Amino acid sequence: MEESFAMTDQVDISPAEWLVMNIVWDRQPINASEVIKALSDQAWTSATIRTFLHRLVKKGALEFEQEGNRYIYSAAIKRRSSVKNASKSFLNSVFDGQTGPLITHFVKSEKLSAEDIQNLRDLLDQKESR
Amino acid sequence: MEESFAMTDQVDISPAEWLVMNIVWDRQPINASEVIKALSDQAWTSATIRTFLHRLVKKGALEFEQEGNRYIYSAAIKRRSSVKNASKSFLNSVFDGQTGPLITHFVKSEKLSAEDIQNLRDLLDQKESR
DNA sequence: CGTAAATAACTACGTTCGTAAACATTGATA
DNA sequence: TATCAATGTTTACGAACGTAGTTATTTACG
Repeated sequence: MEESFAMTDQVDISPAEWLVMNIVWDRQPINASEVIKALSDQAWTSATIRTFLHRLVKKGALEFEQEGNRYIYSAAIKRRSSVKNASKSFLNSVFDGQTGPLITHFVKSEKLSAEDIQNLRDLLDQKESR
Repeated sequence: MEESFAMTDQVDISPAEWLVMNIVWDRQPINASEVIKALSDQAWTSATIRTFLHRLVKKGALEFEQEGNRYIYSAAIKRRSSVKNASKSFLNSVFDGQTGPLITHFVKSEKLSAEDIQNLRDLLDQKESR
């Protein structure tokens, strides 16, 4: 019989593609020109962004519905699992798998709002109490 | 007159190369066969690892001294700044620059020792008190 | 000293990435 | 309906990557 292997969607998303995916996850369903507008701060031509959309569909990260002459895109993979995958890879290569140092690094070097800090404290409490 | 631009060393290190760099930063000075041994858990042939060493020298991430017929490698760039660079890129692409969510993700999804947790609490305290 | 073993240098090769231009198709507008 | 503008499709192209084989050089050992 067949073994069903979904495991993780395991679509590799490149750094540039991440920016596109994040737009789509945030505002799906969304068409190409909206994505392009949302990414206007990046120094990309519209052609470049269309290439990314195309590749992401091909990779299975995005899907679309056709409406007239344009595509309406949505994510075909879960943000959660994609973030998890990318994070794991990053953790393993840059921090040699050590979460402690990683978190320390970000806490030290990046700005955190008072709210962020409180959230973190709460999280740590929960973490500990189980 | 000349403007001196050190800024960041800004050497791009690939995921695979990170594993090599971490070995070197941890035990420099170190020669190729030691690096190879240290990476024996990776499914790489020695030739592959030598290629990485070679490329890293070319990129300016490593330097070496010759000793007989072999090279003794050391890092030519600072671990701190390299980690900072890679982390910034990761933060920007995957977490859209938001440190809070990033930290939350890692705290939630990865194992932390009681010690890690205490360290973090202390860090947060310091962070807050300024 | 000759030969094997180690080591470094050079070459290779398919894939992914960033970056886009060119081309084709379709819908809108005059 | 003819043409322009928008949108998607195809093609391009060099650099980087993962992965490693081949060749040249050097040292060590018998």
